[in-house]
Amino acid sequence: MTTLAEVALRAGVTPATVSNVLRKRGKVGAATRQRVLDAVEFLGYRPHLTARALAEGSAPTLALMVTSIANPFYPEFALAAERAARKNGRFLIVCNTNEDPVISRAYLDQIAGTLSEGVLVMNSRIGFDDLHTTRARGTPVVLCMWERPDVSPGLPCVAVDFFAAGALAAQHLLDLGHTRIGAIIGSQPEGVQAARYAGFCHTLKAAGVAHPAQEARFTRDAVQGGYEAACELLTEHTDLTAIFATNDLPALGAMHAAADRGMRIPDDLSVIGITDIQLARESRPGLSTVAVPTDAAATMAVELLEALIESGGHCETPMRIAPEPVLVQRASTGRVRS
Amino acid sequence: MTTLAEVALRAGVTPATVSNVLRKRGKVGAATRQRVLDAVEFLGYRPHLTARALAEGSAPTLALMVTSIANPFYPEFALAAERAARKNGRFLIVCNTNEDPVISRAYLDQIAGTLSEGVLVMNSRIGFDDLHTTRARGTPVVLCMWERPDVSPGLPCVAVDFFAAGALAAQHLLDLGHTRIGAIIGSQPEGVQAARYAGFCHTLKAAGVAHPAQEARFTRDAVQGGYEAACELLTEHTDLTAIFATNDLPALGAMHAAADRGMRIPDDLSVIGITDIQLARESRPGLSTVAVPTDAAATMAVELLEALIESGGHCETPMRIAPEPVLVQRASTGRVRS
DNA sequence: CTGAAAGCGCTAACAA
DNA sequence: TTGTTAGCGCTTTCAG
Repeated sequence: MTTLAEVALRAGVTPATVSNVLRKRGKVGAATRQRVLDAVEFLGYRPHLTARALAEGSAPTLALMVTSIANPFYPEFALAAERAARKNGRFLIVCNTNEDPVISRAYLDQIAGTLSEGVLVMNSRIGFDDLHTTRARGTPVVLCMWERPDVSPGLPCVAVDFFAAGALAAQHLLDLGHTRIGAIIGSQPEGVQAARYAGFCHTLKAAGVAHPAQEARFTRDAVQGGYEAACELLTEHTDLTAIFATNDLPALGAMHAAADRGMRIPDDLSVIGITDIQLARESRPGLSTVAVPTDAAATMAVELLEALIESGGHCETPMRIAPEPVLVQRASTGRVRS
Repeated sequence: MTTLAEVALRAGVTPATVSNVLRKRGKVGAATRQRVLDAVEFLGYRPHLTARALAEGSAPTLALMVTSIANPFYPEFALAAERAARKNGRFLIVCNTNEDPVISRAYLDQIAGTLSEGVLVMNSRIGFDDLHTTRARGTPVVLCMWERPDVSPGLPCVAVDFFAAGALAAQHLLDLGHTRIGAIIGSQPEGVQAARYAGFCHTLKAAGVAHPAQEARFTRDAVQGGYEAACELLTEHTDLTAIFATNDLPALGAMHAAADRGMRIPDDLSVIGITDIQLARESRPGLSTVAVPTDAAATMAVELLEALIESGGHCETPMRIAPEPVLVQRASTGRVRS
């Protein structure tokens, strides 16, 4: 390993000078600079990021906490986040919490403020208390994809209007003439996806369309969860002409359930989800969905986190609002059959 | 931020002693230990990983280089790799190279040996030269999922017998009575997926089944690539009863192509892929495929990398062989229709 | 414009 | 059993 000192030696200067030319700080004579550069080149010197981090007091890394990177939604977010982080020379550490609060806490304890300068948290089971503790210790935390722009989580966050997303989905179904619409919610009633469902209900109600509680199912945010919920719904309420799911995964499950029952999509049943993950684009038929600005939100989250880092975390728990969700109509929704 | 020194002060000992009780190294009196622990507790002390890394000469992180974490195959691998790394207290930094050699090099230059102790590389466009350079500089590198157990890449690696995977897929199709089988290869003829195709060809040949070159297509390793290739194949060779794809993504694309042409799967066309990504399990019909031991390979790769790190990288470029691929029959393959 | 020196927080011999 | 003493490699005042 080549060190600064070795470069300095070879260039006939001191480490301080080498540091200066490398960081483009301070004034260095052209001749000296060239000698230094030559030495760097010759020795193949690469700065030791850990040493630099220690000296500077902060590491060039950000932590991204997700429940599991294998959840199809997160990789897209992670990719965008990493790209944004790289812009300012930062690296991304992924932390799979696996829904386990103990693991989450361990991550926060170990990483926050030492190995990483800041933490990005995806909607997850991580307790707000833990996050506040982390923050109190001086490490900025940003909640990514907060679902309710109208309510502050008490932590810096990037909010996406998921209420609007639910409303958009409902409106689309309404526009197609559906009035018997089942709902599959990928969380518990008061869970993280509640706002999406609220938006859906709100729109239905405003249109005077009934939506009895029995036509809704709360389940896991997964294909299988949606599958099971849809089976129940389609069995118990044979007059349903459409299914709204608060997320693409359960929506996909609903499509499978319909297919297994010999129903054609969208002729016999329309299905719509929320998010627009890659799978939605690549399923057959393509899943109509309300696209959420994943990339933009990731970029904004990183930028917000970086701003907090620069400013020492001192800011009025701001909320940045991501662009509005937009309807993406594919082949899984169609006009209701008379 | 609380430091070791502060803890020491409060416990009335020296930093060295605190370090000893925390690392469970050396002998420390029970009373002293307790006082230290109390102080740690009271002050909420957390070791500064960066400082530790610098002092120890190595960081508790591993880098995982992939072309894009959004490629559906990588997240599953990344998850397993992270789990394995965590076992020994290491963190995972994901590096999306985006197929760009410049980015890859930049990562290697910056991270290897400074921010991370070792590098995991997924099959990608990263030049072997760069990897050797990294290794020569003292940072262990492990190639994950090397496709040819019979040929050493000249770098430590975990190999998966993809030739066998291709052979297995072919045999399955043969067993079902297919003799007119199109092939879609998700890389160039000499590319990374060549071994899979070779295994396929080998088995067909051994069975005396003809497979003319016109019935193979080399394309991108993506759904769309497979879709386009399948369209060509099905148009030009209407007597094909099955399609083998070297990866699940193009296989899925082939299924879509068939569906778009009104062909039923598996009645009119059988389709099989390789890997068994989550999408394969969740597509309709479920994709028959040859499952590759992703988790095992990830774990082995991390273990190998850690072994190299411990040993200072001095070992005879060993190759660890992952478990054999296994056939997973789902609904996309069936007996050929007479 | 360049050098000298202190120190980031921790670990690791070696003493005591 | 505990303390002392050096650094790890880099940045950063502050002198010269």
